[in-house]
Amino acid sequence: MTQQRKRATIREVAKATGLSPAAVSYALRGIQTSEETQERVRRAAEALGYEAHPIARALASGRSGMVGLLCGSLEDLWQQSLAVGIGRALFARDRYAIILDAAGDPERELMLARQLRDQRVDGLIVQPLDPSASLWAELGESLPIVSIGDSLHGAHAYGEVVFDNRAGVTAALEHLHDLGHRHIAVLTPTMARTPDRPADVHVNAEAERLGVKVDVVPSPQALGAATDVALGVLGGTPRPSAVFCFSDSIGYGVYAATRELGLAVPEDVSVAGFDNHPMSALLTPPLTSVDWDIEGIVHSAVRVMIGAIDGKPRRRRIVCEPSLLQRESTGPVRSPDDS
Amino acid sequence: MTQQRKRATIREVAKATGLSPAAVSYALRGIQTSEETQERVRRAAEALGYEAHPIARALASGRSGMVGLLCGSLEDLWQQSLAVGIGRALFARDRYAIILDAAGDPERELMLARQLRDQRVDGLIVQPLDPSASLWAELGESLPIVSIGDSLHGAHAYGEVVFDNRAGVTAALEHLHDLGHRHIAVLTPTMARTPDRPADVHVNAEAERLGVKVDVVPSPQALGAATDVALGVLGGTPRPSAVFCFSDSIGYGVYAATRELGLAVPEDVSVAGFDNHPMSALLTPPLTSVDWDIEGIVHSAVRVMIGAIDGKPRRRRIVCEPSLLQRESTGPVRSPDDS
DNA sequence: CCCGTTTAGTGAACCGGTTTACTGAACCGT
DNA sequence: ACGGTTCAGTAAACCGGTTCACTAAACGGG
Repeated sequence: MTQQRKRATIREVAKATGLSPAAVSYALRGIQTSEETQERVRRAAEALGYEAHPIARALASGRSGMVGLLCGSLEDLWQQSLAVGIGRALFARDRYAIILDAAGDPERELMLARQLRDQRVDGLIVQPLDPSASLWAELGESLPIVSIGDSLHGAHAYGEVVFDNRAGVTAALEHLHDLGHRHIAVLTPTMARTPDRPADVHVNAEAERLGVKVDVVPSPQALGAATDVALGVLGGTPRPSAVFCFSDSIGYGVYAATRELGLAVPEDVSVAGFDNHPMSALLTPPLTSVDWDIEGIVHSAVRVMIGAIDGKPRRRRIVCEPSLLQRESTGPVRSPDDS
Repeated sequence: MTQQRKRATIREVAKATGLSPAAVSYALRGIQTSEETQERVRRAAEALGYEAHPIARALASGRSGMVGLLCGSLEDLWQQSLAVGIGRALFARDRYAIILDAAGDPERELMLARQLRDQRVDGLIVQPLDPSASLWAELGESLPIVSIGDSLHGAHAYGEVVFDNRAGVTAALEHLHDLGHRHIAVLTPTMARTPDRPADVHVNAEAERLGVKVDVVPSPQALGAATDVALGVLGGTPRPSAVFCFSDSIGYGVYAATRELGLAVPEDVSVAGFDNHPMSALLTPPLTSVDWDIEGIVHSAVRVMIGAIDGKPRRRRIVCEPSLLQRESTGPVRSPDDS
């Protein structure tokens, strides 16, 4: 073990100031003590290089200062951005994020969630793969949960930041429909394939309304794997004239597939994404995508979480509205196509 | 405050088994007790739903189980991947990563490092922006530090995973030289611009050896900002026939710039990257890049860190060798160009 | 059979803050 | 002058494990 240089404790500060440890504890938190004493204590603490031991504090106060962040699949670049953003935002508020990755596996997700509870995190922010799991209700009894993306079933989650997926789907499909596309492949992440997945439902409903044929195909988020799926979709006949991807990461895979197949975007096939990762604006051609204001999501999720930890009683539900960024990866259909 | 359902403590398990708390503590860790007792204790713990309180354990044992991970700039996609990978690897070994982002600012880096120490993390993994800061020596006295990328000055870091940058630079520049390029722009990250930055030194040395003219230009890692820098570099005259980027993220910015300027890659300008982010293989054209085996780096860094925490005495230095992945973003110069 | 060593387990101190219950003094209106 | 309230601060219990110093019993060699 590396030798840890011993650091000052609260009792030493107490001795130095002639106060009791309790008084020092109060003074440093600016309560229950006179201004004068607080100043004196602060000075002494400074002189001794005293910093409160967060672990001792956590044990005594029952708060760990840590928030678990459970991501569905960190292969996805957008989720990476989100995770990093949340970590940063929490740190700015004197909290720490423990970032875990369920890697697209719902079982793993539940396992990790349990582990986080056993770690006594103060709260849990989760992008649920399986929003219907009964575990959420159980966990919700012992710690505040904020979900991002999907609503957790049962009314137990403290807060949620949900996306108006229907609006996003509508915007994207209408856009493609307006361009004349009538046969569209929809690539949705493999994770969380519960039968009545809202996203899938929206896609089918919207397709029906618009009178377009959609092929819904599950795809992993990992870049290489998405490419393989896209190759299958674009290699078959009849070939869809457009692909709508439920994550930009998958869209990148589609780009790679089009190149491999010698197809031009958007001339031969239009591609639309979802999430608008910073990368997407830089691609050739820039990817049309449904944008979600990641900063806002991060901010909302963290604010709600901290409110929950601090015991604000009310449940919060925040709905994000999308905006479609039309870029150059979508264009009018060229040849009158099948169906 | 959400009501925390009270959980069983070690004393309750002790009461249930008729042993002392100490015996239970030992038994659950499989030491100092008979097989039989261990089994009995395990059973009782299970029945009571007992899980050791990690915070109490941390306070008593002096280990927090958390490792600080301080990244130079999480704008960089490769560093994101690295951070995520390390987080995952640590978790697999029952440790938690606190991921922080210095956002390219050396001052901020030192501030965060200090905060991590005050948080009593068990160790610190850092991709130093400013390897020469004297703070590292100071921190090194109270906790093990593993650096990734650059070697920390002073012999205090416990371990380091360094890249053979010279070899990487050589591979890239030789490749470009072989293709006939004699005027190459080199975009290096703005962060960590210490005067004698090894990377810059290598670039200049190698350029001299090969007889090529290099323009070394600092660039931010953020995708948009890198694009702006690239626009400046490629918009000027004489225009370099190739760009070598010290990070793939910057390379993506260069791609965007070439599109904006109507330049073809690699016909008008060759582009080479550094780090080989998964994305790079999917771009059009796929980006030639210097690859570093991220899995290996993650594994090494975590192994060394855990060794250090567990008190293995020896210092470890691991050197990563690069391999150049030639893809389609680099090609022969077209017109005989300047200098 | 005796003495020295393991083995299994105990009790109490300890890690370093926080919090509760309480006290003495000052302050208040009447 | 008096009971009631607020203010500043205290002593001790507490959070829930770990570890140190120690002991009784079992074991083993000569």
